[in-house]
Amino acid sequence: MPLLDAYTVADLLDEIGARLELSGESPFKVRAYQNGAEVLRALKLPLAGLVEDRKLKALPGIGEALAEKISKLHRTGSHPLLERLREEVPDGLLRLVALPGLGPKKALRLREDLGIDDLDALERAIDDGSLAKAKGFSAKAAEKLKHALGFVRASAGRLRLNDADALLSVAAAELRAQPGVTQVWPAGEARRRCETVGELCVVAAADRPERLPAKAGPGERVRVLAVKPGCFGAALLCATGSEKHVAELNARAKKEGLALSEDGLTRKGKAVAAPAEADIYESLGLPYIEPELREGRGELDAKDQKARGKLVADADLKGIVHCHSTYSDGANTLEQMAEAVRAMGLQYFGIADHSKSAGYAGGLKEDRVKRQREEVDALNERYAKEKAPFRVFHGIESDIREDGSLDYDDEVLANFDYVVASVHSRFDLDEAAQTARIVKAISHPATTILGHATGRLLLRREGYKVDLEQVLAACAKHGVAVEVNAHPVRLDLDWRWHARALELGAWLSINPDAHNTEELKLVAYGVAVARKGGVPPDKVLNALDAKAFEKHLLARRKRWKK
DNA sequence: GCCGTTTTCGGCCCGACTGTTTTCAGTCG
Repeated sequence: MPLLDAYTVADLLDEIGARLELSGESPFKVRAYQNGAEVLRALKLPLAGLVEDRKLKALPGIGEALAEKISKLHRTGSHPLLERLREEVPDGLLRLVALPGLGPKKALRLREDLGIDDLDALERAIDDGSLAKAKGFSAKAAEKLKHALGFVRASAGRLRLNDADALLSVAAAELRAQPGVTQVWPAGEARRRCETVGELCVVAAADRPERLPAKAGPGERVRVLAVKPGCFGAALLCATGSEKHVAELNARAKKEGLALSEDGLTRKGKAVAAPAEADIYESLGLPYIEPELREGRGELDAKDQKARGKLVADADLKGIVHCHSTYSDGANTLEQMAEAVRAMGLQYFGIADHSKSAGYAGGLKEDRVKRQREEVDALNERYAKEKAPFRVFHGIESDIREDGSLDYDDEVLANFDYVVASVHSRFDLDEAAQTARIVKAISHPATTILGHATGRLLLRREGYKVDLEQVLAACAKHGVAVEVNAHPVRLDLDWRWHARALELGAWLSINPDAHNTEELKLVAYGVAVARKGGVPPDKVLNALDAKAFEKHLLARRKRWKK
């Protein structure tokens, strides 16, 4: 059994926590496991060393019992407690609590009163009316659950992009270890950087492709398309899709007397020399088209290519400006976060912890805001003395209150370098009210960035109802950047709206919303979807260098004070 | 399950909304 890394152990601790909760355990014990998982994810050192040196107990929130569990999970991949819970708490119950509006208490009640322990049984109980009559439920509750069920069913079998990446990289590594394999590349929706992925596929080139397995990766979930090296480009192109993109390429090929398939590009059955994807595009009189853009949305159109220009890339980002620290619900200190951003080679870091209304997340009351400002100033003083310039900006992720106001008085707001305004409550407002609320927050002169525009949680919760056209137009009008929240659970603003946002004249800001130093690297997912949305670097707020970014913030302040 | 000069028990980030058990438990962020 291989030694499990901190992240995998953290997932197992979360699983133990979730199953304990569903066996009626104390919520505090449950939280202890969740907390332990967070601690592991924020770990600076490799887990193996801590286990060997018996240093786990030195970590905050890890005591005797958790240290034992973590050690055993790390060494053996499992633990008797986990095994027992897997027997006692059915997987279906875990899926039930994932439904919005259905927590552990109600799920347990469903199991005890109605014998419901999976989604199918729940659906039957909704349809035959027994749920509506059950104690603690109602016709309205049943209707809501029916809707939630539909959402979950539609996402069945799909994975978020980061989870797909993890499985694909394991599968690719397995294949690269096979004899005679020359090239391996993930394909499909994951390569197109779609926010969720249905089918997992890798393309492998080998001298004897017939010898490669048809499936690979954990649980053999990844389909393997094995081809001869000469066909790699064509196979990769076809397996990457989208179907529409490939069909359009094929139509173009046909006009030139060519045919495109997984076996290659052919003329009258004879192969045309085109070993790489770029060669195939060239043979069809096209420039290379980035995988992210291959959605059949006009990317083959020369006009479209000209208008699009260069796509933003990881290296274009100069700073990271929406992160959390231990001041609110982050796992790392302000200084650790700043240092981690500096270590990424960036020029500036913006802290934007939760504002005071977000009690659940330890939102900052005014006195903590002041203290944080002092710490930011002290850090900047220190950084100013160093050779490589680095800046920390003091921001806040202000809740947008139900009436559209921000979460502090103007005089407090005026002391921040910038404000990310986000909705964290009352998701259920109707579209007109939600839109008006958000537009009002955008129009506040303190607002710099609109956080996660729809509040969606991929595969878990739909976004709130909002008229994005109006919201984006308001952002353009007031000079507020629209966040592309890079967290793989969000990827919000949806890439399908990026071009429209730019058209209306809004800027975008690619933010990881990191709650620990590890999550900083998730910013790459935001870059990926921004590329998919056709975003160029010169429309990305945090692609400005530190000076230009500061100038932008100062100009907004000046305008406010007038 | 963790933590602690208020330490071996009794707390544990908290405030708001929701629906309906009609006075508050459950859920959410």
